Amino acid sequence: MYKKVRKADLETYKLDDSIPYMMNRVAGRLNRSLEDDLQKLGVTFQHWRVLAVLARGDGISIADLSAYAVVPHSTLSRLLTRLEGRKLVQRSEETPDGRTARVLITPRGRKLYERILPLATGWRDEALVGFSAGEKEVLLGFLRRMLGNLEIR
Amino acid sequence: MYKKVRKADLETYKLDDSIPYMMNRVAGRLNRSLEDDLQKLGVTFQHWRVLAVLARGDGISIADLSAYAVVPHSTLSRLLTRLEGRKLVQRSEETPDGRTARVLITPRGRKLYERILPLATGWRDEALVGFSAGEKEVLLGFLRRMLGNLEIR
DNA sequence: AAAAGATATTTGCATTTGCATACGTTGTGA
DNA sequence: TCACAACGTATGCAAATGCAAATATCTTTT
Repeated sequence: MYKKVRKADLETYKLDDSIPYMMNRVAGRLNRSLEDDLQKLGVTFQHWRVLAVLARGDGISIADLSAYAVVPHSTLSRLLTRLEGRKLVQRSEETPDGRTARVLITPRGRKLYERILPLATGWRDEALVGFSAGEKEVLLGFLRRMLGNLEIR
Repeated sequence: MYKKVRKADLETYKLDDSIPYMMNRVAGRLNRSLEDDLQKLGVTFQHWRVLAVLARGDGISIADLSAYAVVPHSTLSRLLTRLEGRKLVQRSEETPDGRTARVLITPRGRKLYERILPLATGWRDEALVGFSAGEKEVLLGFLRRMLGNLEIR
C-alpha cells in the first residue's frame, strides 16, 4: 500500500510554494552564475565543489568527499583523476587502509580555490542583499536542521 | 581589477556556514532521495521536474520551461523529445509564433505527476520535521527574496 | 586460517549533457 | 520590401554521467 494523493494536495500544491522547488531554483541560479565565471578560468562547477570541500579539510576519503560534494562515487573517481591530471588534487600515497583513499589538495589547487572564493562569495552576497545578519543566521539554522532531518538514521 | 581575497575571508570561511553550500547539500540530498523512488517508476528526476512545472501551467515555451525547470535549452529540447516518445508531454501544433513552441502535458503525464507528487511531498515533509508553519513560511519568504535578488535586472 | 561477507574505489558501457552552431521564423531599419 | 539583426528551438559532437559489475582490501565467521 502506498500513500494516496489527497485531493487537497493536488488542488493546493503550487510550485512556487514548494520549499524544495524554490531551493532548487535558487541553488540552480546561484550555481549557474558562478559557473559562468568559472568557465573563464577553465574550471567546472564540480571542480569548485571538490576544491572547496578539500580546502576545508584535506585527507578525507572518496566516500566522504562524495557525500560532502554531493557527487556519486563513480563520477567523483573520474573527476578526481582529471583534477589530478591538472595537479589540483592528489591521491595520497599513505592511506590508513589499503582500500580507502586520502585525497589531498595541492598548493596549486588551493591557489585556484582562493582565486575562486571571492567569486563565490560575491554571488552569495548578491543573493542575500537585504538580509540582516540575524536573518542569515536563521536561514543557516533552518538549512542545518533540514540536513539533520535527512541524515541517515 | 578584480576583488582580492581578504585574509579574514580565507580564515573564517567554513563550508558548513556557507548558505549556498548548505542549500546545495540539502537540495542534493532531497533530490537524490526522490530519485531513488523515481527509479522504480522508470522516471528521472529531470522528467519529474518538467512534469511538475507543466502540471502547474501548460502551454509555456521551451525557454520558459528551461528557466522554471532549471535545465539548459539544448538539454531540455532532447529531454522533451524523450518525454514525447513516452506520451507524457506534447509539443502543441498551434503555436503563437513560428519559432516558439507550446509544451503541453498529456493526461498520461498528469497521471504520472499525481503518482509522484506524494513521494515528493513525503521527502519535503521529512526534511521539515520539527518546523512550525510559521517557520516554513519564513523559509519560503527567504527563498523568494533570494530568487528575486538573483533575477536578471 | 581459509572462506564468506563487508567495505572502498574503479571501470565498462550505454545514455545524457551542454557548448557551439545551424536552422527556421519574426522583427526592424534603410 | 529587402537585407539584416534578433529570437526560439534543434542538432553535431566531444565529454561527462551514473548504474552495474569488477577489483582490491580488510573483517568476520566457522
